Amino acid sequence: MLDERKSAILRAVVEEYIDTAQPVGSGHVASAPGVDVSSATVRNEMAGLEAEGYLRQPHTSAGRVPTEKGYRFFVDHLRQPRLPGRSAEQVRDFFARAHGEAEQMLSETSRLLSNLTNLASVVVAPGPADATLRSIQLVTIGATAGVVVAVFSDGTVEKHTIELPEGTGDERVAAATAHMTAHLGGVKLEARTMLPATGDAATDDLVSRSLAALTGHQPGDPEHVYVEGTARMAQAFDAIETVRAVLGILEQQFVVVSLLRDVIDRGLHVAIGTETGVAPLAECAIVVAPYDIEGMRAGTIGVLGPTRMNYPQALAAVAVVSDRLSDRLTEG
Amino acid sequence: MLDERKSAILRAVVEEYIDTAQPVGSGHVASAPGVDVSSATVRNEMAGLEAEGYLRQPHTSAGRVPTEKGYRFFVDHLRQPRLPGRSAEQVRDFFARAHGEAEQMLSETSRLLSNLTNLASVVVAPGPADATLRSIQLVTIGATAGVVVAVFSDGTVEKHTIELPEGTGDERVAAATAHMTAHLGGVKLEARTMLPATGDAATDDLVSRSLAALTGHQPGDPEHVYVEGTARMAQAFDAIETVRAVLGILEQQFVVVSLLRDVIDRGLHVAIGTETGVAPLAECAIVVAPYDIEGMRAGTIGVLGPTRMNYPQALAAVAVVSDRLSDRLTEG
DNA sequence: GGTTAGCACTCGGTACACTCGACTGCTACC
DNA sequence: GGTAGCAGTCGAGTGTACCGAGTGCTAACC
Repeated sequence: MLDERKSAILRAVVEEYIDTAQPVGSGHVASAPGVDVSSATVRNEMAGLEAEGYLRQPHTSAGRVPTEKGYRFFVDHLRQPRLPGRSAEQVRDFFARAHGEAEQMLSETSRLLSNLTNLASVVVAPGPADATLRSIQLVTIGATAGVVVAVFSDGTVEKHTIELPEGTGDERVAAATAHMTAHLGGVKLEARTMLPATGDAATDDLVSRSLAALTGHQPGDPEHVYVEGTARMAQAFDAIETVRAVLGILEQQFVVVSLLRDVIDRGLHVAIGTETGVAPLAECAIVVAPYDIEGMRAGTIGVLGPTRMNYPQALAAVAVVSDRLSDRLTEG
Repeated sequence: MLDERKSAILRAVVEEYIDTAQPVGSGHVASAPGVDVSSATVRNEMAGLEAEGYLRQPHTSAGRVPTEKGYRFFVDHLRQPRLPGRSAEQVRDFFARAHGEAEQMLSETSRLLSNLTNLASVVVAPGPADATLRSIQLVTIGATAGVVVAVFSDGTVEKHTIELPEGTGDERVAAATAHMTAHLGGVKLEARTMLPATGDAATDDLVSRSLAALTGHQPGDPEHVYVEGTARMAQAFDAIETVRAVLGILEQQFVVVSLLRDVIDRGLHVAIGTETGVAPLAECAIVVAPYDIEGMRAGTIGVLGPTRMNYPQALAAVAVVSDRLSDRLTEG
């Protein structure tokens, strides 16, 4: 563990580096608030911090730069950050004005997060909700195609196209709809949901096709994810190589989703550099938080930026937005 | 107009520059196929081309680089390009395998385009289809909320949340659904669609709220647009400034959509640099094509890249994909 | 007259030497 | 233990020289 002084020096280095993106020298640290020793003493301590792996020198005769371990210590010893007034207001305004479909709201929330933090943001939509069915309906489109439309108690609508057997009459379709409506109202859709037979084989076939379409997609379904502010990544790094790598990752929605989930599962709010487990993100950090609907873990929001991002700001923004979003989605 | 030789020289310059991204000198041009004169002659002609605005010199004693006018001439005098066998196969495979919801298909088509061309790609989803209604239904969610779900003859589903007046009973909701079903089957939804009164004021209120929700969104609705391959933009430019600017544009879906529409409206397939009408895209070009559903203009696809993109390849890819996509969406 | 070879010239890019300044580590002193 | 001072290191910036790719021009050539 670090003693009081070392930790103050480390904090000063991290804050200065976040601010300037330049290696910070003992002189700057000595003149930082909270550090009341001379630059020579700071140098001694910094040499220690480097030996312990919290700092490193890009080259001799340069200032120090935090390592992953240094950032980690910094965020772990952050006192609970508050969102600046202006931003808090922006969030309040946003959720006061916000209305309409959940999808649109999530997408706009992502944009909000990105604006608040000046980082790239990610909002993962709720997974297959365990909401109950309110309505289910089979509608024919052409001669051999139909659409199964299911409305859930949380207002979401699932839609799937299915093929209809040659010569399926409207009455069969109506029968299937009626059968499903009769048996599925208020029920939670599971992969193994089965319905009693109707006595008519063709109708039963329609019913099972419909259910298969609705439930079958779950294994490999690409969870909806709203990524915004990718352009800001280009501002955060000046090595174009890094920008390429990071953009490449952000385009692979699957990777993004499992990355966030993974971090949450490990009980973290912040993953720094290699902690993310994704090689191209070695120079990035992410800050995440789950959001709830009616007290149930629903989805995840997060921001992605360089390891030298403004952690206090990012943590505060993500926390506040996930709170407000939970409230908003819970009250409907 | 340019004579045969000048146009051959211009073509050689453009092709070489697309390939190498380096200013091309008279020597290279002289040794290009189709140009059978000495480098000195080429120099004379190039001076002419520069005077006429087709080429420019980054600085004295450098090779020449095509201007917008040069690229324009190049694409206008391209003989109909064919897609290389490998890519054609890739497209065939894709559309053979493609299935499922239209949304997913469009998103994957965008990815395909990006892969084919190694450029950023854009697919604009069909606007509010003038498909006819197949089914319309009002479903209650909570005490004061409901969802209007409309299924159209092309298989698309529109969903809108509405507020229900305090104390709306299930029978009113059912009546409204029945009324709409009775009057709207096979009808095209317009902003001014009205239904005859039912005789019950509360039911009529529900009906008009539902219709308003379904039709009202059209003016400012953000058309769905699938952008892929933004990371490739970072590869195309080495000035990070440019990358930032272009990514910024690509994030503004509205701008992207109207850009494509505008180009199509002007009857163009290619817009180069300032022709795009968007300042930050001065170093970019776009190649677009509309796609149809049942012979009706439905949406637009396109690719975005640097002005020195591979035009023949991009044109071929966009043309083939829009054709196949039209076929696929038409047959359902 | 159009084409070409030859030549002088231009200018960006690279390599190199040099300086400057921001650091550090160390040592001696308080 | 803390600090001042100092020698040493190294990157960044600058000036100079050089090289080579490429040009424009002119004179010769077919």
